[in-house]
Amino acid sequence: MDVGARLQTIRKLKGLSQRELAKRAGVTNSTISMIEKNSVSPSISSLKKVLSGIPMSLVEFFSLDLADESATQVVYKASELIDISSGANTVSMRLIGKAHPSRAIAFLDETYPPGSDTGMEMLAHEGEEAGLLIEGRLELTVSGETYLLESGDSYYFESSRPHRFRNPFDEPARLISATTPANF
Amino acid sequence: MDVGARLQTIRKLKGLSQRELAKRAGVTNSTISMIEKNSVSPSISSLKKVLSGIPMSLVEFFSLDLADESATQVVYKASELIDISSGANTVSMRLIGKAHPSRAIAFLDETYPPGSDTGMEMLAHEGEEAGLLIEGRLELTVSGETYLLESGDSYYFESSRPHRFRNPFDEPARLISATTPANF
DNA sequence: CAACAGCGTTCAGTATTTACAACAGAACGA
DNA sequence: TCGTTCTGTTGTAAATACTGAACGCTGTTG
Repeated sequence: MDVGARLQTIRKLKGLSQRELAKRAGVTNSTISMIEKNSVSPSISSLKKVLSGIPMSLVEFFSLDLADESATQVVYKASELIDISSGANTVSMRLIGKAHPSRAIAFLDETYPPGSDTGMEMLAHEGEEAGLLIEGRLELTVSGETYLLESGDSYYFESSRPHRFRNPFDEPARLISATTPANF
Repeated sequence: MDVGARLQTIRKLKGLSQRELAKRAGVTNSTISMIEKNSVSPSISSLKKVLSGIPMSLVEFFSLDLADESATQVVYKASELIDISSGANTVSMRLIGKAHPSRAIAFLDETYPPGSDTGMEMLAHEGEEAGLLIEGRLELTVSGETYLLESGDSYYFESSRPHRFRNPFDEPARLISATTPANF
């Protein structure tokens, strides 16, 4: 993440000079200069102060997508899905909509072989997620509670709640899931 | 925005001590301590380094909603899904996560019997949607282009593009879909 | 051609943040 | 009780970020 370039792009988008922004933000122009040239890594408080002159929140600043638009591909054949498995564990996670620049949904076709596990340490991230089990059986733990999912069962919870998926059975499980916002 | 309290909450949620997190992140425990006590305002680079030990992105960190984890229903048996079919046509649409107060995702298990259709007039609403065909074949039209989906195929597009689903075949089609924001 | 006003950059000094190491308190077992 | 090991806090020295005042550059105006 290039903080400097990001700030400069936003500043110019707003039609502000370094000095103008500095004045509004209550910092010096040299601070802006050095941040934009990445010759310093600003403190949270000073970046916040700088952004207040735009104005813009830290969330906005970091989540702003400066990429281009227009993904045209709509349909993805089964073979076109890209595998985003973490390598280490054996869970297969295939992402739908690879051509989409900034997706709002991470829509996955996941396969949990017997014995697979998303890991001891609980996952916890922003957003919400839902899923539906197509084949096999799967064990889901959310906030300490453990559930058994069978074919056709589904789930929905806030991603911030610590969670974990595990397949302790001897048949593979196939799960279709959606997470928003997308973390891939 | 209380950066310190936020970091501490996340760290404890992950079950890490200051020293453990410090070790993973490649910083010292005192750094963590002072950040959490708000006796310093960390630089972007050091906060990023700290978060890498969790791991968590800056976006996630700042946008994380630390609100309550109200113990709502997590798992829904196949029989618990609620049918939100529009009555008129024969497409069956079953919603996952009915107990969820204000959902971000509309996650549906849809069945298109032979001859069914979402309607002549194109659907078009805000947001994005994705889906994966589990069984059968289905015809999808987006922005005038018509695609044939077969079992295992998927799609992803902006909901604002006019779209229509149709099953002109003589076997039912089963589709798992996700739309955000939720329109139900 | 000055003189000026704007731009962004750079340098030296000051203020802040970070690392390292020591510290006090709590929990556990010998 | 003592020793060990964990927890988080804190003092001091080194590293880094920030300020204020330069600088060189460009375009405009008299």
